[in-house]
Amino acid sequence: MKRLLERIDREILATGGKRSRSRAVVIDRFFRARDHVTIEELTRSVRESAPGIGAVTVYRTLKLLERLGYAKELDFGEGARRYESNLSPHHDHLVCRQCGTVIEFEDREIEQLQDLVTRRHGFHPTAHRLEIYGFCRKCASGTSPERSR
Amino acid sequence: MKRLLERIDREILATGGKRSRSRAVVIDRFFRARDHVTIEELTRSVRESAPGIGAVTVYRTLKLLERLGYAKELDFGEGARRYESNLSPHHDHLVCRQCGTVIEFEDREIEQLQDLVTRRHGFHPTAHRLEIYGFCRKCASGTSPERSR
DNA sequence: CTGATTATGAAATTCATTTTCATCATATCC
DNA sequence: GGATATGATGAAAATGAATTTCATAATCAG
Ligand SMILES: [Zn+2]
Ligand SMILES: [Zn+2]
Ligand SMILES: [Zn+2]
Ligand SMILES: [Zn+2]
Repeated sequence: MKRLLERIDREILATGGKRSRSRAVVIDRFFRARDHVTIEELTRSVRESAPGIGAVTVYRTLKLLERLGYAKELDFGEGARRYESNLSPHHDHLVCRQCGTVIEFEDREIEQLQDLVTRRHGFHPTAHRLEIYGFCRKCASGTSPERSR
Repeated sequence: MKRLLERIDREILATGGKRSRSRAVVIDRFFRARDHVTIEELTRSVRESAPGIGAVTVYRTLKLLERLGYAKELDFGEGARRYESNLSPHHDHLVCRQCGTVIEFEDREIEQLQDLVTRRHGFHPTAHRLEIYGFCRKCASGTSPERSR
């Protein structure tokens, strides 16, 4: 973790940026946070340790992390974006419309079929998004319709 | 086409709505438009035959069509939504980041594997979105980097 | 027709995100 | 260590798509 932050700082310096205390807090909190956080959630978390930090800095820092390849932008159609760390391997998402739970999955076969599709159309893929919306086991069973966010 | 509009009007009446000239124009233009239109594009088209119609009515009419199951909302991450007719069978999209071209595809195998994934997690799917972003054949070849929208 | 209710357009509002700008912090050079 | 240049910050303003409000117009049932 410390090592990661140092590495990121080095990359920022290498690209003409400067270190900053605020940014360090945001980055630290981001990697410790549960995945798929909104800016608003992350800002709340950041302010627990550094109340002065503004949401704008959180926005900017996540854009920066995305540019460097450490964060990924998500959009589950909720109106606000979410971000997740890009350190773990690629995966797609099951999103529960009742309780908001997000289940990650990875399916080699689906990915391969996607490659086939693009090849068939002479299309050069750079990214894709696959999200399945519905109801998680708990919410579908109707026994405990939770609402976590 | 005429038949379709009449059918929609009947459904609107059945659910306590009223017919309206403006809405008829919007619906007609929507089904004649190329697929994956933005509200802005559709509004421009609508105004060719009825200059007085406001964008708000286009927004409202598409929400209505979506509620009735005749339209589908899309989001290719451009900031503005797009809509497509829901009369054709389900398909997913290849989206060119250079020229904006959208290629539709349908892959039974991928759909089946998605079902498998959800079943494996006890998840009850109601919808999904699969979009592959990249460069279409033309743009990837570098010979004619077009920009259509 | 009459009255009741829905639809409309313009303007106002909302809300996430981005931009602006004056100020602060950090790196670099002496 | 200090001076200087430049990046980073936060508050406020701006942006832009989408929604809501509200007075007015259109449509429907009786
Ligand atoms: Zn759930
Ligand atoms: Zn994830
Ligand atoms: Zn293209
Ligand atoms: Zn389509």
